[in-house]
Amino acid sequence: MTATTDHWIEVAVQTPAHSGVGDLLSYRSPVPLETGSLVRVPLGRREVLGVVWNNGLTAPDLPPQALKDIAGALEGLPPLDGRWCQLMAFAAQYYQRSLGEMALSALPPQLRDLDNIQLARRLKKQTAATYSLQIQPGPTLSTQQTQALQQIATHAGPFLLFGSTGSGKTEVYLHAVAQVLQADDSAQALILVPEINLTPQLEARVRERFGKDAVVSMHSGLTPAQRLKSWLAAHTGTARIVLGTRMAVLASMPQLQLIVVDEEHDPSYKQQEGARYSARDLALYRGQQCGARVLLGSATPSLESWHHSRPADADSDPGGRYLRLHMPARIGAAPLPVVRRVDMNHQPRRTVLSAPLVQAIQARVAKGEQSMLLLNRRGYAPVLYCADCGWKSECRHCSAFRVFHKIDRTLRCHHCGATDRVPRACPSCGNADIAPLGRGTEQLEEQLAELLSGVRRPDGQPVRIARIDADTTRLKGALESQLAAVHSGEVDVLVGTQMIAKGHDFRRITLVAAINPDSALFSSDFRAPERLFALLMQAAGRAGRDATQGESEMLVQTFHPTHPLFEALKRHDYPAFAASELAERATASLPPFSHQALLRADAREQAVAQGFLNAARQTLEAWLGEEEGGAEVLEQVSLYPAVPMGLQKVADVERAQMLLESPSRKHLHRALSRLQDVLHTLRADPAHKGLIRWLVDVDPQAI
DNA sequence: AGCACGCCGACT
DNA sequence: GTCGGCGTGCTC
Repeated sequence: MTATTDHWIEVAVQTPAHSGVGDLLSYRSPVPLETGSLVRVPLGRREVLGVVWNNGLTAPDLPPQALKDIAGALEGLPPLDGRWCQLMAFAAQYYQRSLGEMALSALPPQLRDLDNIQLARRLKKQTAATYSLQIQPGPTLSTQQTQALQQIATHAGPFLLFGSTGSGKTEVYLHAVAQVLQADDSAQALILVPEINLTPQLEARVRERFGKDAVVSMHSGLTPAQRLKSWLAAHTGTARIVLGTRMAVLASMPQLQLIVVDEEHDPSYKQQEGARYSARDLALYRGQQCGARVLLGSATPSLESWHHSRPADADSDPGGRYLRLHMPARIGAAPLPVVRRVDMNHQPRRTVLSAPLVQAIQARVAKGEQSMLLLNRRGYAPVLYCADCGWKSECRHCSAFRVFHKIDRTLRCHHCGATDRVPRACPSCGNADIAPLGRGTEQLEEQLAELLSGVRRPDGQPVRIARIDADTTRLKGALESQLAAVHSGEVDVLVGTQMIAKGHDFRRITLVAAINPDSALFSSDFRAPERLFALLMQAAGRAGRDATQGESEMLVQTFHPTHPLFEALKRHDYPAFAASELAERATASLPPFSHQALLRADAREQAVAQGFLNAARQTLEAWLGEEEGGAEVLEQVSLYPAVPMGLQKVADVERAQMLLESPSRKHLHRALSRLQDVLHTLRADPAHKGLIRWLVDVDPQAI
């Protein structure tokens, strides 16, 4: 053994949190390697990519013969910097995942299977490429935009840019980026968007403003080769701007000085599998950690961000940590549409499209204007029902109904995908008269066609109706082509799920209608009203961006026309809505006045899943009760009993969850990290045989 | 999570 | 006689 020339290194590799394998594995290397270097190491029978985490100043507590040699280092690649490693360490700890899992998920997958020769070729191409920044002047700014930018230039932030649709938030982002990039010719900026395919307009605008070579995009729609290319450009600093979805917040950007989070309230910033991180929250951490400014923007901010940006008041509230920048005025756009509530109590029973709505649509069609109808249910009807015996179209594998799709006469489960032909008669009693219950976008489209069959466009043609939802956009490029049809005016009435409310500017739409928004008012999910308000405000903002006559209108069909949410919507008054929601959250000690985490368990049987969770809770209580400082944690953290999940069974897997809640993030995290040990101990107990997996969701979006 | 090894049913 | 089902166990 030539111990004098060998070096111990510790390496983060992709090991799942509950695999029992430690976070960092020790290896031997013939050369010293810096933290942040990438290496290939043998793991079991395979060879995996890993990140060197520290160059083993202390010898590992394993017998030397147990250590393997690294397979090789990725040469020519500058090591990931300390700040990036710190970000990964924070995220792994915060979201309760292994370091290796966090770090490896942040790296482009193709890096795993490149040899040094291929990598050298890529790097050479990288440095040869010209990423020239050429900033084009933007339009003249309004007073409120100029003021916002002055604040951004003179304060440290973070900032919440609260501006209604059409107030020019994007222009503020672009100017803020330009300021930062001009002041320092190596500075980098990161722009996060909820979903890139919904914001092609923004991407085009960024490339046009800064030169297409200075900008790279990062999202899951890229090919592996494109992703690697973007990542290398960001990592080596040649890309000055990274535009991407939530994954981009994990990119290596050594000169990062500004992070923009557009539509910061959007739920898609929260990853829903693997390491369940919030890109918005990590952006805030990252900004603070590397001294980058963070600019959150929204017309309907998350209640968390709204609360954290509250101004100081006379009652000795020092205010929130963020600086709120308000841009109330719409620039060069018509006023927001008039909101009209249609009281469905005064409509005939089972009405889908109320008389006022039909009249409003007819009037638009006659004038050659467009209408957009929102219904958050795809398919024809959410359930098929036998009035004789009470049979419903339940899914065999999930605790959900299968949805009736009339187009191909199928019953489809939207959770596990199980699909069958619609039975001719009730499978239970043979009754031939089985009927759809409730309505989805397919049915809406059908009924609309009937109701508007006599209506003509100004050119004498019959009405054209289009439906856009997950079913009509399954094929690649389908969404784009359907949107193009709307933009070109081929479509008179657009029917769709919430996907049509996001991101697109439909300049000729002057009528927006919410068909059946009431379920969110009384949902068990305390965030449902917040999401509904954001969706409706966003939809309202889609209408008549170019309308000059000020005729645009939003109709809300509801059985609760005096509900405060709709009152606030009518006034386009987000602050009032937020104030009343926050007051309720404060009373109920819900976020942002408390912090939550969920522990979920999956098993073949519900009792096993719940048994495991309850055992975890009891063991955690027992352990904390005995250790120093544990009593305080128990006092601060509420541990709730295990309950079945809202969707109890999916694809024959029973799911249960347990809520942990605390006003103190510190104590919640202490409980969570102790819980990790509890889970590993319990897993081995034969009492919990049949457990498939568990997962921890910190700051869950829904409970 | 991979990827092995390991012990029991229908196929060239 | 083999190919292959997924149950259990290990990875510095």
